[in-house]
Formats: sequence, structure tokens, C-alpha cells
Amino acid sequence: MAMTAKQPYHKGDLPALLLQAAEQELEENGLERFSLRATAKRANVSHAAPAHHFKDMTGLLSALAADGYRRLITAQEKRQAQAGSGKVEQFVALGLGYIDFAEAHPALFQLMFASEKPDRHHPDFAKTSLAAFAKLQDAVFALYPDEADADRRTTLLMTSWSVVHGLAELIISGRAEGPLQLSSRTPDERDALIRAILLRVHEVDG
Amino acid sequence: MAMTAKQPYHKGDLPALLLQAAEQELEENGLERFSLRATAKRANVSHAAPAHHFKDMTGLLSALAADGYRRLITAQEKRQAQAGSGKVEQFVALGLGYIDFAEAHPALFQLMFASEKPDRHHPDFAKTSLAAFAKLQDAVFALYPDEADADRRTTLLMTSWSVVHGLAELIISGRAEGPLQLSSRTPDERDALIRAILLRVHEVDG
DNA sequence: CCTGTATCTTTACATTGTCAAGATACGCTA
DNA sequence: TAGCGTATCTTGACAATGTAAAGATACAGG
Repeated sequence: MAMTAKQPYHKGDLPALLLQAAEQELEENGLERFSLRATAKRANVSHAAPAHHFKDMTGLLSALAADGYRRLITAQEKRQAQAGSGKVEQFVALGLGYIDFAEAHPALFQLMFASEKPDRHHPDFAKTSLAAFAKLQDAVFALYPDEADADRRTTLLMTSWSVVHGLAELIISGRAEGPLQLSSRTPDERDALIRAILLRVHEVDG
Repeated sequence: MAMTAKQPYHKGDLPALLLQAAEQELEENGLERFSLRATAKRANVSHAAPAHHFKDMTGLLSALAADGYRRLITAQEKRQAQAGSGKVEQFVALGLGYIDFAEAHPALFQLMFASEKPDRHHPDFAKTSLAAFAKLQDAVFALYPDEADADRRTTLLMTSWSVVHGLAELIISGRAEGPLQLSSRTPDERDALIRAILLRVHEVDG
């Protein structure tokens, strides 16, 4: 007796479904109001279901952040494919993809770069974040093939990273809107503006 | 009867005490683990006491962030007083003070720039944050007294802000330590390195 | 003195993350 | 194919959190 009863347990790829639900929650409520129970509810599972696939809230957010780094790289590669093959153009494309990603997924970006909720030693997080960094490093070093001084190359790398990252943070926090008015510009104008900012760091012809 | 009873109510400047306790909580536990009740407990008051002075958790953190902007300016002015009177030196000093503050109070810095917990329309927050921005703007514009193009001046301003802010974020999140090794350098080396990064943006002689 | 208001405490409630225990589904073996 | 062990999911419970309401205390002004 008492068959039929409750709904059968969930079927399908629950981990993937949870990641998707978590990202939607993140985009709708922001990182600081993110709730694990709300994520489970959105995925139509009980509040304790996520623990069986991702140990913790930390586990879930670490996996989500790792996925974010892969998609960051994807966004950059998309820009690079559209850009010219020159080293300067490739560097600019990398920066534009960085900003593209931050604007498209602000909360995920914050999770990846400005949060202690994910675990940076999580294998996937460490691997993907390092890959994104390596990509930027290669592009910057390529701009200075004759530079022998390692310290100077590092300075140039960190300067570049600082501008892109700082600009991304200022944009998604709304602090760049007043001065730059990005929202009332055409895509081409926007790209040109960001390009000018990015190239300000390097001794190249815009 | 039943006198003596419980401890008498708290005496003194409770708002100030709460702000102080909140900042200590912030530094010890980080922004994401900040707790209003723990703050009240640290100040030896009941968990509902803060509500009478700062309406919300938002109210308390808005006031704390506003205080942070004042102290950011103070840190910058301290550097400016130690620096030469030239416009370039004054700009560098402003940036060094920015980094100084971020390193000294990482969680507070995150609260001020990368959090939605405080209310940016809070009078004190709006006023002090605008003052800090104006200070940077003046210093950057002073570097280009002959620049007539307003768009170009704005670009230079936002580029400068992006580098300083991005570098600060990368430092306090631990991402700059690997490449720059700031922790194993003397104060002078550190300043020189940051100076080189900041001046990379401008066409001036380091 | 005494009454009203500001300050602080106590109590209560909904929500959160995590843990433990129970229920169900599924694969593997015999 | 039958049974059993394990993985998966649910339910229930717990402590901690922010906030609101109501009670207690201090204090100032008439």
C-alpha cells in the first residue's frame, strides 16, 4: 500500500543541473545573497541533495568557478578568432574577452576573483585558473620578444593584468559608467575605448 | 526589589564602539563571514542593540564603509606629505596610499568597492566615496594640463584608476604574490615596483 | 516628581548550511 | 533472476543568522 506515493527520485545529470541552477541563482541574486537551499529548490531536489555530488557549498561553488574560468578562456578565444593575427591585436582581443565575460556574468566573475567561498586548491579551480593566467602571460610576453629582463617582463604582465582586471571590476560595480558611459555607446565605440585603455600600458601604436 | 539584577545598560558612545567592533570582526573573519550578532557580542551588547543606531546591517556597514573612504584619503595624504611636490610624485603617492590602505584593511576595502552590502546612496557613503574619486581625478588631470580633449582625459583617468584598483585587488586576493613577490621585498623595493607599474600608464619619465 | 522618549534587552520567527538517519533506486554477483 | 550492497535522494533536526515586536530601563524636560 501507499505506493505511487511521492515523486520518484530525480533522474538525469544532477550535478550539471545543479551547476546550472547555481549560476542562475548567482545571476539573479548576486554572490552575497547566494543560497544553497534556493539552488536545490530551483533544481527540484531536496535541500540536502547537492551534498552528495559536491560535498559543501564550497564544493559546488569551486566547481562553478572552475567552469567559469573555462568559459572566460572561451570568451577570449572568440575575440581572438575575430581579431587580426598580430600580437597587439591578439593581446587586445584577450582583454576584450576578459571584459566581455565580466559584463556578461558579473556575479560569476566576482566568485572567481573576489570571493573566498570557493576553494582555490580545488583541483579543477587551480587548473583552470592557472590556464587563464598562462594565456594572458603568453600574450603579454609575446609583445616583448626581445626583453631579457625577467623582472621587467613580470612588471609588464602585472600592469596589463591590473588594467584589465581593474577595469572589469570598475565596470561591473557600476563605477565606470559615470565617466565612460559605456552603456550609451555602440559596440564599436565601446571596443575602441577599451582598446585605448588597454594599449595605454604598452609602447605600441594604437 | 530584585535590584542589582542584570548588568546596567551600556554607557558611552555605542555607535563608535560598534563601528570599531565591526571592523575588528571584518578583519578577523573577512567580509563574507561577517556577522552582526558577533559584532554586538564583541561590543558587549545584545544582538538587537545595533538596530537602534544603525537601522540595518546595511546601515552599519554603510557607515563603516564611509569611514573607510575617509581613512583611504588619509592614507593617501600621508603618502603625499612624504612625497615631492611635483605632479608626478603626487600622483604616485596617491596610488601608493591606495595600495597601502588596501593591504592594511583588505576586508574593509572589499566592503567599500566590491560589495553590495552597504548602500551607496547612504549620504555619508556617497559623499566620502565621491571625495576620494575627486582626489584621484584632480591628480590625474594635473598630469595633463594642456589636454583639451575631455574624452581623452577621461580615458587617462579611468586607465589610472583601473591600474591602481586592479593591482590592489590582485594583491589582496593573493594573486600578485606569485609574480611580484611583494612580501619578500623591502619597503623601498616595493614602492619602486608599484611606482613603475603606476607610471607605465603615463608618458612621463620614471 | 512624573511623564514621555530614547536606549537597550528579551523573545520570537523565518531562513540558512550542515549533519545524521531513513528511504529508494540501481548494479553486481551468484 | 533474485538478493544484496552501494550510491543517490529525502526527511528531520540543529545551531547560527538577521530582523521585528514587545518589554525593561535610563534619562530629560516640564
